[in-house]
Amino acid sequence: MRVAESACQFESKRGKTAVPLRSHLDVMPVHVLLEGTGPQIPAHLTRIPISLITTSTDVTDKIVKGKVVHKGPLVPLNNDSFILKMVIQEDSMLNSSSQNSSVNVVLFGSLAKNFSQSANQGVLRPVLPNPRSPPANKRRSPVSAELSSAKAPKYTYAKLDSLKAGSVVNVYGVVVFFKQPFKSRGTDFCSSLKITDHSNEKIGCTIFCEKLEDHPKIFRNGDIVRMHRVKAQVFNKSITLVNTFGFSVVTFDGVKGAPVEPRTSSRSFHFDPDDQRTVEELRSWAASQALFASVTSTVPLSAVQPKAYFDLTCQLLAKAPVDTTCTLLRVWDGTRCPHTLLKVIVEPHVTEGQLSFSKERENLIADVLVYDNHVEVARKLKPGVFLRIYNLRAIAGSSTVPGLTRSQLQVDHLAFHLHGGTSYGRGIGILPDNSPDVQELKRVIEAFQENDEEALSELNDSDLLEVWKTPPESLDGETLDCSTERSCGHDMQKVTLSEVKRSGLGRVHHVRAQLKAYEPHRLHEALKLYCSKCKSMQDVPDDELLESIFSEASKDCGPCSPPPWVLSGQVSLPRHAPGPSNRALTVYLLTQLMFEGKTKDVILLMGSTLEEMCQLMASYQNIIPVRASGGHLSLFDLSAPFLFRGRKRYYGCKRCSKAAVREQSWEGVEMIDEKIIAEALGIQPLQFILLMKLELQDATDTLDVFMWRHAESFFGVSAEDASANQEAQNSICQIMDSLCPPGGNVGQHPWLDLCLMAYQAEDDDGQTKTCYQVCHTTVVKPSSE
DNA sequence: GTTTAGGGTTGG
Repeated sequence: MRVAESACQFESKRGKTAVPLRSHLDVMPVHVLLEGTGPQIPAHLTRIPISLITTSTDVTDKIVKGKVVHKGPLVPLNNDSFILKMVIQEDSMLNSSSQNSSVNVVLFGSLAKNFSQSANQGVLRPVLPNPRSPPANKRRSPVSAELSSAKAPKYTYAKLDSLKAGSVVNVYGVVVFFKQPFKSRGTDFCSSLKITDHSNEKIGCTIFCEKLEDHPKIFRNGDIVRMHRVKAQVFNKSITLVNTFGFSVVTFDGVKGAPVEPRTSSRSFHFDPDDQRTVEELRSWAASQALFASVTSTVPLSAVQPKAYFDLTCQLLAKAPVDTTCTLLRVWDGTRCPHTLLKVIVEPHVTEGQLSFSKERENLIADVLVYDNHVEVARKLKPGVFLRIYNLRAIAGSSTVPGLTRSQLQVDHLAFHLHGGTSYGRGIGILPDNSPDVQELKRVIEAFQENDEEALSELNDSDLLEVWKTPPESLDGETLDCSTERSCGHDMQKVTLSEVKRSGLGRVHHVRAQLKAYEPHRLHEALKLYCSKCKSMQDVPDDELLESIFSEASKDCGPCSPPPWVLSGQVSLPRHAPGPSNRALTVYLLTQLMFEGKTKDVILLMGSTLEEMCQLMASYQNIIPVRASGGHLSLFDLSAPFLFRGRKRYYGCKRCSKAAVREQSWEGVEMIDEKIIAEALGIQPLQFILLMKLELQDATDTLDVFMWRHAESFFGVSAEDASANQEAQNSICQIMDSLCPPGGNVGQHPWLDLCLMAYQAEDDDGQTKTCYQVCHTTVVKPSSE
């Protein structure tokens, strides 16, 4: 049957609604008529009994009238439209013959949507004409005044021990296990839960929904769920429930005596006194049962036991990505953990939320590392949000954690890990502000915050005393020209170096100091190669070492059978090149690139000296040094650069690379650069960095700080450029000379405004000590003074 | 009217 340009009327809770509709269109508005006004059915329509409708009936300008005995779910279609099926049954008084008294009706688009929202099963009075032909019948449709007074039908709920495979049912249950929704491999998030009821049957449920808000809002075991339209299936010889079309779920707190407040994202849902009673009965029953002798339980930080798994209800204060598989969540619950807490060091500029806290507050903050699948969930969290972290693990003892330092060791500190996966319900759940647990948490936190402020004001008094003792030139006063400026945007007071040394757990400090000394003085010693994967650092090999590697390798350039995807050839060195005249070197060209006219983009070069290699750089964009090893083409040992590109040399990490000459498709590659080549060769590239130790001085003390991560922005020069470019090198040297003039009096050195970050690191003896790094600071160029 | 997952910890 086609539903087309027509009108549909029905009674709703708000009154009578007339929905003009047009087939396949969603543009018609809904008109809500006041109670008591009659349905306005166009005069040309004629009512016919449903029993007379056949597939060959001409239903032009005909209407039917009846009660909605089935209202299907609103089903979204791909094109943002909807479809809804209903069954209309004719009033029995008009249809004494019992045959064919009902008809299936399919609604489309906004009509389906409006119908779904406004109409209840049993109270609907639709009219179904066909508008295709012009009005023919002038007879007024016999709209009856007596509307159906049938009540909305009650939902029936299946007991969990009576589920039949294949049936679609509604159920109530007490949650005995649950996982927070997690991303499935398909299109949806998946919730996994297990419920039980008076029958004591425990039934696993799997809920797939694309939207998180449509998932059951379960916060703890004992919560009560009511699910509509779940399908019983057999899996592993047990009945399980899976959501099916029209699924909806409402969750209630399982605490006996608590208000029965439904948690749901459904815009409207059925709830009557019977539901109220069911929830209360389940609560009472559950309270008398040992339903979940749970492995984990909600524990405040003050009661955390090392090695234990537990659920933590807390507030998120700040977060920071540590690496791609790990994110740091800084949380608190207002209680103090009796164990020393491990502090993870991250850079301030990647931190979201408050960067530093008073010492008192810092003692209450737990650093939680969340891994793998939880990283994506953590990404969406905003500082301030209340969380429950499920199946968190507290681990005591020395732990190596990812972070700024290469191996940061904090002995006997308690670390919190949310390991990857969802086993045992592992996950992060957001608690709504109105949940009783959050209300309770807020009370504890607010009490602390008052104390915190008192403590802070005391601290400020002592700071003031310190100020009096400090010589004026090292304080805020902006009376001095500074050669550096901060770009961090932290809003904090400057402190003296002696205060920095005393401030223990503080993370970021602003200081004004002079550069007393620094090392190394020779720039090439400050240049290092750093592996972002294994965090190792090494010196850049000097030319002497490279020359010997090349000369050693040139002895291995005997006969070699190249792979089929290269063409071997000879290349002559430029005439002015030193060394044996007319010396020709073996090169290998990549046939695929030759076909694309990019012959000179990449070549493999065999048997050259370092100097010859450099000569050839004028003619080729990328040269990969190779040698013959056992008659096969192979790469150099990674002590040497794997690639020469312009004046730059690129190195790979010996530990993290699986280097080999192998075929690679260059199709679609716009620009062949060091990254693409490293990837093609299975090389983990090393990054050039600058590393210096600076000795700072102010009126109160001296302090050694490192310049590393932020060295490039400090100097305005990239370390990679500094590795190859004389101009970049000069720039760095000139800056250091101006900040710390050779031979001068330290008192006359320029003052520097610096942002320092403190972190824990292990020294050579395995001792943990506090180190400092210059961050978010740049040199003020002379031109801008 | 499709798919996803189908509880059960070791590990940064």
